[in-house]
Amino acid sequence: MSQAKQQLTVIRALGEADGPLSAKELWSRLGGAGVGLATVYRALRRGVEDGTLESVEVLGGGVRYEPKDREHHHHFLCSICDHAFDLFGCVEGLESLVPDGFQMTGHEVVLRGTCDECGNAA
Amino acid sequence: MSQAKQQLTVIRALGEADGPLSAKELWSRLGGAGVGLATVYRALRRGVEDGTLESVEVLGGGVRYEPKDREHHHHFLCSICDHAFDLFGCVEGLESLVPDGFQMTGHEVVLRGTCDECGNAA
DNA sequence: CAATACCTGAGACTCGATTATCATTTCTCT
DNA sequence: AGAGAAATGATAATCGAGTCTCAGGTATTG
Repeated sequence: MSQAKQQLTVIRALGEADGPLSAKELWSRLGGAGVGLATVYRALRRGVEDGTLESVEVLGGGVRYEPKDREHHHHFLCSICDHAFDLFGCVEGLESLVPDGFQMTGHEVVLRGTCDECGNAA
Repeated sequence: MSQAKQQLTVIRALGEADGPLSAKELWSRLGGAGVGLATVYRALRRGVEDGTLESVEVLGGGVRYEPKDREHHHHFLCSICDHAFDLFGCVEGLESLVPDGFQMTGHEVVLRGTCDECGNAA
């Protein structure tokens, strides 16, 4: 019973999202009113501390959070709605970019452009 | 003659760097004293405005700047010294990651790890 | 129901990054 | 050299993200 009501609400909303969300995005999805911003931050912090959540930085949009159990993936950042979407799959040839003497431990790929919705609305 | 002395100093230092620099990094490279932080920010802002500089975000390190005339490239972020290095070359298969209906206009790739110097110092 | 421990929301507060202000200094032009 | 415009450095002001505080609210146990 270490999880409380509002905290679960926050975690659940994050799990249902189609991409990582920032604290503010998450907060507004929860209605703004009803759940305090402080609680959102608290839930996120605890989630990261206990390993269920992970904070990711998607270029151009600050820190966002997503459940840590997702498989390796990358993100697509819509330049119009500024929302980050999860992508599936990865790319080849990263090793060849690493300079001599450098050790690569991880990588990030971010695609930019317009999402389905924004592209059609234009 | 629209460029002034200190502004050129800033732009030049950026051009000689082996990767994008943040305002603070740039400032400390210039000796801290001698050039005011405000001047660094001013030079960067003007550079971006007139198109000679470009601001880029490399995960985990806030905004950095680099000359806009560089060819397409990506970055390597050392997790120890937190410095960003330019990489050469690119990767294949990005298009296959784009979901139906999405339009990709650009992409970013950031590799993480330890640079030559930090790796050896360990 | 009472005691206790944890949760909450609202707003004050902190901290770092960037910008604005202002008195000087440096150019530019004549 | 002299006037006016632009540039500069130090520092104050601003802004946003995230944290802390505190006065309730809730759940749990006995």
